[in-house]
Amino acid sequence: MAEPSTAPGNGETIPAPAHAGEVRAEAPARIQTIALVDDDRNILATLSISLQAEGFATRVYTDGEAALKALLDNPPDLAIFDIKMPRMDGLSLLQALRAQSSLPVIFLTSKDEEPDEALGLAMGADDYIAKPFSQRLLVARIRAILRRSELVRAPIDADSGESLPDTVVRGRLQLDPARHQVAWDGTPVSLTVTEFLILEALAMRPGVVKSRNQLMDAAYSEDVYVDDRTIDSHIKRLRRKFRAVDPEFAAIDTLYGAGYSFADG
Amino acid sequence: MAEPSTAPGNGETIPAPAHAGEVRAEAPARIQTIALVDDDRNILATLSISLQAEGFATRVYTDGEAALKALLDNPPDLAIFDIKMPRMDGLSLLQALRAQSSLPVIFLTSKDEEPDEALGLAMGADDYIAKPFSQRLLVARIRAILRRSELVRAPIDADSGESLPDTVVRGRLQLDPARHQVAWDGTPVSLTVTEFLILEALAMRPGVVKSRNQLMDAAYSEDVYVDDRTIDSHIKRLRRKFRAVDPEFAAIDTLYGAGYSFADG
DNA sequence: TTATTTTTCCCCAGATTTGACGGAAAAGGG
DNA sequence: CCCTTTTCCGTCAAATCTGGGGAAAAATAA
Repeated sequence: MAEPSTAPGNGETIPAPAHAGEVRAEAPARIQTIALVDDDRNILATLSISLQAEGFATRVYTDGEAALKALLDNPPDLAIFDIKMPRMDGLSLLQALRAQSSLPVIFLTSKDEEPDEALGLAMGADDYIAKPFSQRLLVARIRAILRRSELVRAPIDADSGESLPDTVVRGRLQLDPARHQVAWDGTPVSLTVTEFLILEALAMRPGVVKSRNQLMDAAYSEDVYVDDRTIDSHIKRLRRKFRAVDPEFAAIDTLYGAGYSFADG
Repeated sequence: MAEPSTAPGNGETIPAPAHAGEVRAEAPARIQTIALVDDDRNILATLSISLQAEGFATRVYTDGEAALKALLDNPPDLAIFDIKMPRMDGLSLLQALRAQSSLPVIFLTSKDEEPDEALGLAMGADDYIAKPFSQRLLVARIRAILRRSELVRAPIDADSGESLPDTVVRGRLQLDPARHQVAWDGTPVSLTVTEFLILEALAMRPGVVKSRNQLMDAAYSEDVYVDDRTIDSHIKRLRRKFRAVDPEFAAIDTLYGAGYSFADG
């Protein structure tokens, strides 16, 4: 198996390539570093390449103790441990790490290790992923966790900062993302999760046409695909529920051949 | 492309049946191509047929090296590799491919393979599927991945970035791609998707003559060919719709023998 | 487990859109 | 001015899309 340029020894930081493979806008792109700890060098190499392609810098360790030291000394933004490792396994490593650090950690587990999940999470891992897994899933989890920890780290700036608008109002629609609650002219309408997500995607950008694919993206995780008509079904039920409250309801427009949109106020 | 068309069973592009099963939203039907790499011709044949039935075009390779070359030369929309293959196995193939391309890849794995070794390494792929799998599952995964890569390519919208150049104004014409909305002197004109795309192509470059072929490219994602007269028909409908709003409308010029253009403002 | 929701899929009838045709009209060339 | 080429326009049948009604499948709750 081809090895990465340098033998995956311990701790070299491999910068991400300049043109990160995937597009990610967000903040003024600071390259984030991820530490990988696993005894299998092939896995390390593959993971490393994948993550670099996604725009992360990586640091790899095959030895738990060495890793621990480095993680404390010069913490990355996130660490990924294999649960099973020879000298010092992932759980012990996490335990030792947690004594001094709150670094975000993702566990890798083999399929046949159900109980470890609970255990790992209880011990303070931020997430765990069962092998084998897709690159897509891993990257999604990583980004989710990094986003979360950034929010914590950069807490509610000024006092005024907490200004997350509780409810979004779009004409006669009131929508409360935090509570998953919706009302029309003040009358509450009870929606299922999927319905809510689709409505939210539409209502957040009134007038903008959302294709069925875009709505799927809003309502489902990235690795799920459902039939286009399924979106239609949800729209159907949304309309029905709103019509039950207001027979004249017509705020969800169909754009033949394009998708749906929420009527501008 | 430098086709290694000599190698039997390598690289024939098999067109999908005319009436593809799936619906397209934004731009009219572009048939997507999937490359299949596997040493087992039976599997290739079966997969190929299944996928064609779902409206994909397929390209099959039994040889890893030939596949690599073709994938780089003339990339499909997505590739599916069997992990185990004689000359160049799926893992090496992926690694080699990843060095130069971010083409979406799905791995096929056998159930009885060393779970940790092989599967752990499959992580550089975008997704993997364990054999045996249902056709339904495979197609769902494929669509999920294609949807995602389409979404990446298309939208700049994002939740936060309000910085969308919303409407394009060309003289008395206002045109809003995101909303699929068009107005003349402020009066809305309702267009179909095809009409919209053609008008957009013209209006984006006022005064520039667009040949019918160019307009076709704008309206049909490059795979579909229709009669020249059909463009005329769309122009006709466009003019009619605008004239309904402004009898003097004359912003779409005919360039005899060349094509059409949108009048400079 | 069984009972309820929720979600997905399928199918059809009715609308809408589309590509193509044919003849009339307009433009260009000599 | 005549003839040829190209475009315009009305029309129509075919293709495509949408709105629902359900039923089957999954997910949740009890």
